[in-house]
Amino acid sequence: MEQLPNMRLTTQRQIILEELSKVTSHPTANEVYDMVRRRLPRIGLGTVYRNLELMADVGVILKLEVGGTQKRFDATVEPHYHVRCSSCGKVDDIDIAVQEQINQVAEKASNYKILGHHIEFSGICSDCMGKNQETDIN
Amino acid sequence: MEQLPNMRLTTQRQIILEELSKVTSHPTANEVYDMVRRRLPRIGLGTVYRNLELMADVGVILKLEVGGTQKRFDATVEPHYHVRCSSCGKVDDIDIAVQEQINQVAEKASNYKILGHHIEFSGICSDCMGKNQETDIN
DNA sequence: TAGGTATTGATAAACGTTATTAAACAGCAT
DNA sequence: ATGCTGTTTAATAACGTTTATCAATACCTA
Repeated sequence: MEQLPNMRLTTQRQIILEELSKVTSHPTANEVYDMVRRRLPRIGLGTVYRNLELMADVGVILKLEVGGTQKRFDATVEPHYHVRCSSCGKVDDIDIAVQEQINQVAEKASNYKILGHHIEFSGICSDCMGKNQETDIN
Repeated sequence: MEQLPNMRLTTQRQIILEELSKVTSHPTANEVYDMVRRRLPRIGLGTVYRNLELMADVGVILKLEVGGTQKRFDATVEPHYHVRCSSCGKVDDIDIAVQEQINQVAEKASNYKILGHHIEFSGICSDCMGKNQETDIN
């Protein structure tokens, strides 16, 4: 899983990281693929998956396993929380203080060795708010 | 998505709900399928998926979209938090107070209409703690 | 009992992700 | 430069989970 030695900084890896860093959204592997493909039309989807996974393992990027079916990736590795729009599925950062102390609370309340936590809010983004004013929401 | 009228309480639905209610784990659809199949050997996997989805829509059960590849289901619908073992993937409840006030904090810090939140802790369960004492952890 | 709707089981299809593989490539020592 | 060695790639196949399709069946109402 972790191999720092002999890990090359290839053009593909560089551009994947660059493109991911450009956006504040939290793109899926497929979305990253689309972004990267504009600059490297011959890149394979497998390469994108492989390297996103690799970078997440090494800790250069963050792999989010949030609601919805796809994994999402984030160039910001500092701990922070997320909101997911229940309507369109988009994920944004939420800039509120990280509750580090609840890890200890959770550890006391369980017999797990707690390593960390993540908070995912669910809501309706302003875009969908406008569109689906009176429409069904889910 | 939501159809309360003309929704029949079939044997299949009854047993799916019964079996899910029996366990405190948070089984995947496949695990529910296995449990139910012991009592209804001819039930189809599709039926299990369809009805778990349906019950979650109606609100009888909870669909958890936690880390890992599969969705998990929970007969306890009252809001509560979860821990996921990073080693074996199992999900348990964490019995700590639900932080309802952070929804408002989050709403102020974003332009989402916040509907709710979920906290997922990650850690190592006692089982894996024993086994992989000095082993790699992921 | 007959007619209409809801539901089922079986199967196929869709979707996201991971594994496989031959070819291309980078670095290094001759 | 040339060849050696290991890494990475693109393409493709395989995989696991979930959803859709559909004919057959079960249930409800009259």
